[in-house]
Amino acid sequence: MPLASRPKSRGPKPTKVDPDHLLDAAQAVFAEDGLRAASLRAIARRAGCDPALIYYHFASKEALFAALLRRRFPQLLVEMKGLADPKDHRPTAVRLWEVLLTYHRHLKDDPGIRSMIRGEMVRGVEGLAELIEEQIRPIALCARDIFEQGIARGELRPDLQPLLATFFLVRMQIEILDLLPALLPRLLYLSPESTVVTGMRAWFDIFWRGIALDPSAPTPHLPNPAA
Amino acid sequence: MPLASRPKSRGPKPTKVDPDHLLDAAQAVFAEDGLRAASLRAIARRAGCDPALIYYHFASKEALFAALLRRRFPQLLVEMKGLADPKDHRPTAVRLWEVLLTYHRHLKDDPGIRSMIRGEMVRGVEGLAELIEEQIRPIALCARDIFEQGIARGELRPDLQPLLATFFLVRMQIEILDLLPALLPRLLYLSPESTVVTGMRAWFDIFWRGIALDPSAPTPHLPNPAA
DNA sequence: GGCATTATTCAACACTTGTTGAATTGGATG
DNA sequence: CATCCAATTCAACAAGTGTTGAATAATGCC
Repeated sequence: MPLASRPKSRGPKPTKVDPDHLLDAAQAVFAEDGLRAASLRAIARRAGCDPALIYYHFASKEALFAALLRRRFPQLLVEMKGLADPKDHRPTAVRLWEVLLTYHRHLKDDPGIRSMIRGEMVRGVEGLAELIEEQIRPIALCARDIFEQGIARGELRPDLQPLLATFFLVRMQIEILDLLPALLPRLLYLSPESTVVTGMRAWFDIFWRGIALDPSAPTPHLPNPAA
Repeated sequence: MPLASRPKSRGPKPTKVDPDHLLDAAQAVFAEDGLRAASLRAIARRAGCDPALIYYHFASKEALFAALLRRRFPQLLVEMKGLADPKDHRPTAVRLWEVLLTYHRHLKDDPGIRSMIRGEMVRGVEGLAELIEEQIRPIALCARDIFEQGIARGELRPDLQPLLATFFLVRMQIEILDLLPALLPRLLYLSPESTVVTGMRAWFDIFWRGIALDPSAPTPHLPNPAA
């Protein structure tokens, strides 16, 4: 049985291209071109199938995008819920650093989803912005909880606005993943990957000092992101 | 002489649509759709002329985009050079806040240019990324100079990396302009405009404390952005 | 073997895109 | 008035778009 050879028969090869494979291809193409400029034909080409097959699995281009979101974010939410557990009594600095590591782990291979989300939020495509917000809100609220607990525990400045602090922390993490590797290697002499790690540590160093109740206290040891 | 009526004559109405008017329209359309998805027909419709006219003034769609960049950034650079003057002996906090105000003043009405720049940098369109970098680099280096002077004057932490600090400061300002108004009004109860001002102050408060040599010293008075 | 089902492709539709060449018009100049 | 030029439009091109309906082949079930 030739299972992987795909003998270029014009007929069907049932159950060979599953929706997940299509989502992988879609993600890669969306990454390069953005939602609107990405073409279904390019996605199909990448998946090695006919464009029409996409319509067998998904109702439309936007439904494909929505499925992409729904595949990624629930995982992230589960981990964030774990981090926000009030029974977690590790230092707040460690917990917030874990937030960055979690974002890094889940999104580092997803430039597509990152820039698409931002793009669609900014230009407010009808329907999509709501879907995105619905996926992101619970995750953001977990991070906010960590800030609130940090204030209650006397580790963070009481005048902090937890929601804004959340925005600053995670938004910068995404900019570090997206933009820093495109900008810095030409100015400094760093590989794109070490750019990300350097940027993350420099960022957290400044941010933590900015929000800590006692900025002169030493920050605990923060592990590098896993490769 | 009917000068403004545009009698719908199919012929020409010479010297009525100047390139600057075209750039205005292009900017608005690029803002909504991004460089790749924006159509010349949409730009022409907005400018009230025929698509072909665009090719009379500009060589191509990308040349139009490039002209857009070249129209905006030189102004910004002039002001940034003024701010980076080493003879400026105001407190570093004031000077860095002025950087944010300058960005705000120049870019607040330009969502198009902001998101386009980011998008094209991230996905590295050939040629365009170079042009963008060429425009942005001198501006970024001005801001970096302010950080270096602040370190030399003993106002900033000596272990600061000026280039990274520049990235954090101005990149977040752009995210505050772009994303915060789309996100926060639904969570907090703020108008989009007050969202920006609130975000800027909260951001600078955290950032300054993070980079100052003496984080407990009070920050000087920082004026609101002009409306 | 026949049959329904499932996964797949083909071919086409109507539409939009960036771009170009020829035509047209208004004004200035002679 | 004729001529020239700059500004503008028209009409068309080839290519690409999302989407759909019909056709096709492999599989599992009776």
